[in-house]
Amino acid sequence: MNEIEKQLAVIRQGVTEIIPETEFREKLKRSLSKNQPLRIKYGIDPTAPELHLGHSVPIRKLRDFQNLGHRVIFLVGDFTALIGDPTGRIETRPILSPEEIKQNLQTYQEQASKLLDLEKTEFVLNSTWLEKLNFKDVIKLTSSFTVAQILERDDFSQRYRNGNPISLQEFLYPLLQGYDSVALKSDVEIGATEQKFNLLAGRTLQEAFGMEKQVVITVPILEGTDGIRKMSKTYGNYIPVTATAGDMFGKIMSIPDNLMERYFRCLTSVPEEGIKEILSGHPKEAKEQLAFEITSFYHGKDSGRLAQSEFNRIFSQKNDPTEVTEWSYHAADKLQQIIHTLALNSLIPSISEGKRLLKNGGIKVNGAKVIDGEFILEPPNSYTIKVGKLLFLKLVYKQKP
RNA sequence: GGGUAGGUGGCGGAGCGGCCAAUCGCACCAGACUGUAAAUCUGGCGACCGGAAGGUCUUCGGAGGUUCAAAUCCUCCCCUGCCCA
Repeated sequence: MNEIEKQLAVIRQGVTEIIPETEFREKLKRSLSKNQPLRIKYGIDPTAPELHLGHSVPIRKLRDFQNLGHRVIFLVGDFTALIGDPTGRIETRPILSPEEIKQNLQTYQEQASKLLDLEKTEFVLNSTWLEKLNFKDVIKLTSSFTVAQILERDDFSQRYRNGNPISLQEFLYPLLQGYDSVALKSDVEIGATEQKFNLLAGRTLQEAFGMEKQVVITVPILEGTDGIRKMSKTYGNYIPVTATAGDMFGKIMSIPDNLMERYFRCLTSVPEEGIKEILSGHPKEAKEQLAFEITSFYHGKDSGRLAQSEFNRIFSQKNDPTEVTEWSYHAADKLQQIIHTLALNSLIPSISEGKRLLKNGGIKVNGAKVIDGEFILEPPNSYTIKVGKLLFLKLVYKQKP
């Protein structure tokens, strides 16, 4: 197998589409013969500066490109964030200050460092060039598209059919994203399948600007922990790449069984045959394996193993975790009532919520459910408390300073 | 600009003067069960006081008004869909 085919095989793995593959092959060929790395673009909306496993799918692909010697351009869409991606109309986005942007950029770099080789990664902000466009330029961009084309985009047509509003500025989003590709002279752009239209807009505009068109690579959209909707912070079904080992492990254990295969494919390097074999075994063990693989990828094998044993300790054997956070309580009026103490420390959202929890048997003190009424903390005793499924803490008496 | 239908809790969507803190579904939380924080079943799901019974406060686009009483009626305003221009 020659080098081109070898690279192609690596890139093809796990992707949905390469549009068009022939052009991609040509680009690879040229890159190899001229010893000139391809410019691989990946863009992200900085409104929620938290990368999660859903983002990791395309980013892992970027890593493949880096390993093959290509150049990765990680674009933070600070300017386009002002418009908002049309997928889901929310209220006007707050305008980020330069400081906030700078800060966000840094957090991206930190998070991306878990997945990418930062030495080989270029971080860019699209405000750099989009801010300079004048109205004439914008009109030029719009002339490359017709309303019908834009409206054809799935989420637009759906919203239009359902009688949901579409604001005019949203029409501009794909154009701006496409112009990013012009400004960056990208050879390849990677995104999830839902981004296909936006990614293709880059091709249209590059052509309009007399450039060679980028190749579009789409990767699957990862379902979130609910197993239904795509992983997203807004749906609250996401697993951040910065999650602690324990948290990450537990969240993965909570995915529905039928999602395991997908997660193995998109989020681990376990080869195809390995996945088959694991999935043919006991589902609980398969899921533990999955959780271990992913957790270890981000936290190292030792932490992965620890997370696994803690998980079994807490949820299978129903023991307390080996380490419990300590909180102090004082002897003052209502503070001695357990619910008030918890509420005061923001460990439960409200007193009403705490009472509900208590009524449902969701509060345990020293291993026993608190059944009737308020539990009174008696100084100077210490208590091991479990609130709900996940919160363990030790309340220690402390005299008021 | 004209016509018309709407704006209700995280979302979808009932209610259309008192019994509404607001049916129901999804989501979420807890308990039971289990192979897991899966699935399933049960309960809960504005805040505050109370052990409880119960009470108080703030909510149905916004501002006023009518009424003993409004998410429900009236006035003005804001926002959105659709049709026509």
